[in-house]
Amino acid sequence: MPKTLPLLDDVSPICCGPLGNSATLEIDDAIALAVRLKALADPVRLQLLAYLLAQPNQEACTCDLAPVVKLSEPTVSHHLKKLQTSGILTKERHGMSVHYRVIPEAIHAIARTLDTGAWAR
Amino acid sequence: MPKTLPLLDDVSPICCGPLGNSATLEIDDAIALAVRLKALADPVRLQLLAYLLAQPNQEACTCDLAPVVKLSEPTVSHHLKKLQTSGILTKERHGMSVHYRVIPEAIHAIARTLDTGAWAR
DNA sequence: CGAATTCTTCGACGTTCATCTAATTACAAG
DNA sequence: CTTGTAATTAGATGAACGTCGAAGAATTCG
Repeated sequence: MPKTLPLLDDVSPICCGPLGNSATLEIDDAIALAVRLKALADPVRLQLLAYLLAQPNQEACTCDLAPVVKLSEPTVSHHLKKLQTSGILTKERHGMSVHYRVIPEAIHAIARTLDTGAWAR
Repeated sequence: MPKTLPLLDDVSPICCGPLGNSATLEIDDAIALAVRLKALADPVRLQLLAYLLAQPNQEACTCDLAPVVKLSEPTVSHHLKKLQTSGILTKERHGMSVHYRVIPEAIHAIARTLDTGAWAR
């Protein structure tokens, strides 16, 4: 019976919690990091992030993003939601449209965790 | 019709290829990075890596790793294979047992790609 | 209010994935 | 060559994922 990944709300903020000093990674910390990596580990989501990062304010709305990845709006909405609930994007309504914006620190935090091997201590 | 992820052999080495200068991430580069992130985006594999990183030579054999994550040996073998074919681990036979070892540069390369936003340019 | 636009939710479908047990291969030592 | 140990492969099963079209909010404007 596979242990299912929790929603981000059930997990520590931004990245990877306190991280004990045991030789092996605690299962909960592993899950917390895996949830964030999983949010990034999709070609469509990476392309969406790439497009957003290339924008002046690193933001755009759904209707602009759908053509970029050549997928239906519901599908793009689904991906954006995943990125948002993983803490990688923010979501803001402006009139009729919704603006998603990159949180660079979130990506940096994940990168740093990997790079320093902090998740393994 | 979902575009399926290719095996690592079909994709650029270590990380993310030439990366053009377009504003949007090319689909192939996105896939290449996604394949590697996906290999990391699993709690069990993160735990396995954590254990390996904590070992003197950052290596261990399958039979030692199975108890660490409390899963069957075939399952662990499956995860190790995924990490190996993604270029994150090396595999070496020594008599009856097989030693897996971490390639730290592989992890660093992924982290750096994320951190610098290089995959988005 | 009613119509138009943007976005999300819902329900369905096929694919991918993690896991197990059982069978198979690879190697070492009697 | 046979036995024993380590590791993988094969096949099956259930969960999670990506995708779509259709239907349902939310907001603006006439």
